[in-house]
Amino acid sequence: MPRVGLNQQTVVREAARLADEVGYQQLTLAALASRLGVALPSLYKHVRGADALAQKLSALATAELATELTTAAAGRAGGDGLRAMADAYRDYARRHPGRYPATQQVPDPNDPEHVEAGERAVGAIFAVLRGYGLTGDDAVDATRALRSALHGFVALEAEGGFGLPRELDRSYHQLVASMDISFRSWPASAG
Amino acid sequence: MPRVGLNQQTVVREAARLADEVGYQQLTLAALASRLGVALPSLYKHVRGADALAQKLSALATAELATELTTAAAGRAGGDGLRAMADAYRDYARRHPGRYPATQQVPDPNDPEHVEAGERAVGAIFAVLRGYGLTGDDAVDATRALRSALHGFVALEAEGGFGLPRELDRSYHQLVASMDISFRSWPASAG
DNA sequence: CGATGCTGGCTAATCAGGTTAGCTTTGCGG
DNA sequence: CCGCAAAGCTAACCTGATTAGCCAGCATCG
Repeated sequence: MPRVGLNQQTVVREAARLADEVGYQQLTLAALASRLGVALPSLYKHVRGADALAQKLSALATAELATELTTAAAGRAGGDGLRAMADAYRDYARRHPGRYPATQQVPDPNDPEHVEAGERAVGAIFAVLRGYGLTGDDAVDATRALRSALHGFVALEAEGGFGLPRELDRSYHQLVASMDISFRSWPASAG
Repeated sequence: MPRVGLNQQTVVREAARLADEVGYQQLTLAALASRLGVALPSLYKHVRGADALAQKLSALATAELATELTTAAAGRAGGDGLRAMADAYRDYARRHPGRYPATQQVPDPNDPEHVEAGERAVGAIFAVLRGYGLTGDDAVDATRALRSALHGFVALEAEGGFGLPRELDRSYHQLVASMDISFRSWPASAG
């Protein structure tokens, strides 16, 4: 019996592919093992278990998303940057329906790459908002608002929570446009 | 052995309580059965299985949320109505951390009460937006935007996705205030 | 070239949770 | 008081996760 020759990266990458095909909830060690051509317990030579796999998958997906957000925003200012980033965000979620939910897991403090990926993602958003002149508490609030809006839309869309699938593009663009207006006049209330 | 005397309502209600205590993901037929003082298979006399229980729980939670949203918005117009509804939304999610995720499940077309609850919840949002003069496509887009923002924030907050828990109230109020501004000037872009 | 040892992969066994089948018995309606 | 619908039970099985302990491929070193 020749060895399959797995390592942690192989396993996590295949998990990402499998998750995109069958869904994040249906990603199972059993399915992953059979996909890789090994018995289930063999996976434990490469990942500590199901929780650890989910964490590594989260690190992978978060890093990918961070890179795409950064790339999209690069060289674009203000509303252009915001729209480009928002489109990249939704695009990623739709191209990778199994990986996207993993990006919402809080980074594991014990995994430097995971932490770094999370910081890079938030940093990309922060950078766009700096283009609106937002800093300090305002930038924190605005970042949270933007993350909420983008994640909320994408999550509801993925669940089919919006009734008819038609016109979702228009609704999304309106949402992003309304965030653009908000950021121009932030803070929104005298607080 | 006297009978415990369960029925579907008892079971679903206890499931809701249990979910709030241990978390939606940790809600398990095994835990529910032991909590109710019966053997696990006995639950099948009242619910078809785990999926059906989740669906009934979703109907219950959605109905509760719809009622609270409607009550909060009653008698308040414009920004007042929006703020009251947004506060009620986040309040519900925080008071019922196990039920809230259930509200995101798409209503089961075969369960009229579930469908009605979903319509009532969306209707409450729609009504508030009518106070801004939004109708037709604009109201659809704005409803989606508001749902996205509220759900996104609440979901990220529940996950601990926002780093430090401090100042979340301020960030939420800013988010709602920015939505208020957006709705006043909807549509946000010339499209 | 052959011994050695690391380690990837395996089988077996256990545990938790869900589901089905089929039996028992409560307790209400007549 | 009797009959029977249904509430609850036990037993059995399935999937998935996990742990323990064995075996063999293969790279390295003498």
